[in-house]
Amino acid sequence: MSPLNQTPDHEDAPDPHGHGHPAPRKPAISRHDLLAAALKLVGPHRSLSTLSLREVTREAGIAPNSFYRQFRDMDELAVALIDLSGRSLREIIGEARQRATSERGVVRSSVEAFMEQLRADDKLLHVLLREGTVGSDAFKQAVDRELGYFEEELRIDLIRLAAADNARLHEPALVSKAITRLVFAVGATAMDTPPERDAELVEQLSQMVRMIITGSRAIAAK
Amino acid sequence: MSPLNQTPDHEDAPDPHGHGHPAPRKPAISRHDLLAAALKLVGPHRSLSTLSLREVTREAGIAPNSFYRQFRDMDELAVALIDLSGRSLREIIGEARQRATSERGVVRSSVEAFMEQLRADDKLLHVLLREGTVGSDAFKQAVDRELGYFEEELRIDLIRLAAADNARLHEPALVSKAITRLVFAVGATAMDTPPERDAELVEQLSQMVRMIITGSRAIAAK
DNA sequence: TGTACATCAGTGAACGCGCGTTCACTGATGTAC
DNA sequence: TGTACATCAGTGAACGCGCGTTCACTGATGTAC
Repeated sequence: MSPLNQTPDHEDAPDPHGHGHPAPRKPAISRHDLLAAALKLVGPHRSLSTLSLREVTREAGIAPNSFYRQFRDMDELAVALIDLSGRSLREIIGEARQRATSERGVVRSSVEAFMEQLRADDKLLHVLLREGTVGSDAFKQAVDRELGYFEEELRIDLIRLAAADNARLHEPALVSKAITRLVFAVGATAMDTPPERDAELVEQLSQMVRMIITGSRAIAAK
Repeated sequence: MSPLNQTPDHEDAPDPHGHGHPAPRKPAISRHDLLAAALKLVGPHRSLSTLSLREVTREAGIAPNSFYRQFRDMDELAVALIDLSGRSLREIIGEARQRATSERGVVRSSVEAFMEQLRADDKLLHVLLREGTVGSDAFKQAVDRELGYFEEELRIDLIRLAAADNARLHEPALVSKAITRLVFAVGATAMDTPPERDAELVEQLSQMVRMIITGSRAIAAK
């Protein structure tokens, strides 16, 4: 279910350790346990940057100093979490795009998938939405990198979409950036609004995105 | 120059204190001194929410406990700063809008004024851009309130502008919201980029805003 | 004008707390033979 | 199979620090008469 449960690292690989040294033991606590603990603590009122190392280890049930066996510091953990979050989101939105074909449908189902992920239990998207403006440089760079990937995928899809409609797009890269930033900004505020208003927000966001695309096509056409 | 120097509070008013009690002394340190100290400490790597009460008083040159004579806690100071920041920004953008008349001109000069304010020494805009996604509920509500004012003023101007061009606008409130959120989101990331790229960013932002307006008019027209 | 008094802005010292980080350690695991 | 040994994941205790907040205070300012 959650990307955290996929254990993508090859922890279980035999790893013969060909050079004479004894193989290291399999660790009892893993990076994933710590990432999961941090995610558990993140919420509408707690950002990654306000979590203390001790809080995370407490949540994970280990001694504070054991943290250092997995990460150099909280910054490193945060960056790992941001990467994870970005990868997960791109996958989900990518799937949503595959499902729809018309422009209207693509926008709507992508926005819907985004909001769904926003409300998901794993809180992965929260990380991406909150840490972009605060935290260390490493934080912000990590978030920006993920946004960049996102923009790039969106840009390609926008071109594909326009071609299917026999339309042209003015400055696809700019359109993609505008949409990405807008959706993330509105999404960030949506975290704090009650889920009852999600439908309304999806509608608003879809219209906003459509305005941008329509505007870009209108400019390209004239 | 800076709104901080305007001393809008009537500190110098005689205040006869008609009821028999002695008049309170004029305080040696004022709320403004503390606000100014906090602003001084805010920067690309420090948000209001990471400032400690002791840091601010240290910067202001007073004892830590003297803080409580002016504010209940750092939250109260932050909210005061956010209000100040919002008022200041709206004033500046309002002036920029007055100066231009055509759609193209209005968008450009507003965006330029925004970027100028972003680089201003007083750092007031930094506060508004950073604290929207983090900090206490009081923080976020204060920022949201300022964004709301901003949207409202923009909405009215958009309608005025469309009328001048004999055009109609689809959902002006939505257009205004999209533009506001987008500009603030891009502005937030711009704080961390070197000022050399400001011209490029102004160009990008202007184009994005124009896409939204064009899109909205195109949808209204069909 | 001078004197006694009340107010209260600002202070210095102290508190208990949670923090990040360090240190020397323990003991389970796996290797070598 | 059994034994001696090396590794190293995880620990408990301790450190110094900056924090927010409290307390009783001081002394300048302004009032009352």
